[in-house]
Amino acid sequence: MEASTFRALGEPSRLRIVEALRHGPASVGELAEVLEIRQPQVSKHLRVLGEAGIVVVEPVARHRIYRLDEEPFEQIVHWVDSFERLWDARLNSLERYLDSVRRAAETE
Amino acid sequence: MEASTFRALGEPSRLRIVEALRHGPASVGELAEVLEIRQPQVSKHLRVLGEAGIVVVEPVARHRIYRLDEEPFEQIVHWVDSFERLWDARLNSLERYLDSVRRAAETE
DNA sequence: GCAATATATTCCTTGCAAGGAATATATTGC
DNA sequence: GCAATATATTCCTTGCAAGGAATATATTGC
Repeated sequence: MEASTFRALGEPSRLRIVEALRHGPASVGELAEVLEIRQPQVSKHLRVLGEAGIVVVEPVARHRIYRLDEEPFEQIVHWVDSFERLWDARLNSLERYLDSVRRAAETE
Repeated sequence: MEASTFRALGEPSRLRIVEALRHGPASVGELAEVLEIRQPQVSKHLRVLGEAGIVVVEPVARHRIYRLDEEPFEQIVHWVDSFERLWDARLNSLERYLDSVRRAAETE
């Protein structure tokens, strides 16, 4: 899992942009208006999101329509799933906890 | 969804710490040794992760055992799921795309 | 209480990331 | 080609976040 994906989502304005794009593609101007963020900042945030692979652009006349790419979202789900599978595999958390206590005791 | 959760995961060393904790709880020293990060940095990163609710601590003798809290991971899954549900609800992406083109055309 | 061990915190420096303002670039209709 | 519109980029400033080094704090066994 790339930290850059999370980093891109870890900025409040960018997270708002992503959540706005949840409902469908939008142009830079639309996002700026809806979210009340100045146009240059929207463009800059979209650049970061694009570099992280979260959005893709398609030019339409003078507009540039941005939309979410599903791939990073699938990656995130897989990543979290791999955690939960492990958690489920070890039947209870007490077992794992005792492991770590055991290891800690070894250095006493 | 809190941007701070993603921000905490958006730093490479912290993401490595989280992935190390995937296999079970560990002490600060263990993490520092396994990941080859100096102890003070590990403590600082764990602080950030703790403030984001991603890890919890339990003191055991002189050690402090950190482990992942499942809640933020569940939040992330729910968040992404809410996206994919919307995507599925609108049968094809062409439909959404045309919406945005239509809106763009209105300002011409 | 003291030494040893494990961890957290503080202080410092440095680089990066975000916003603002201005401006450059691209596209369209004419 | 030019004006109008939409968007991207540049330059600047500022604050924050990360690492390093040193030190403080907590806990244990004795």
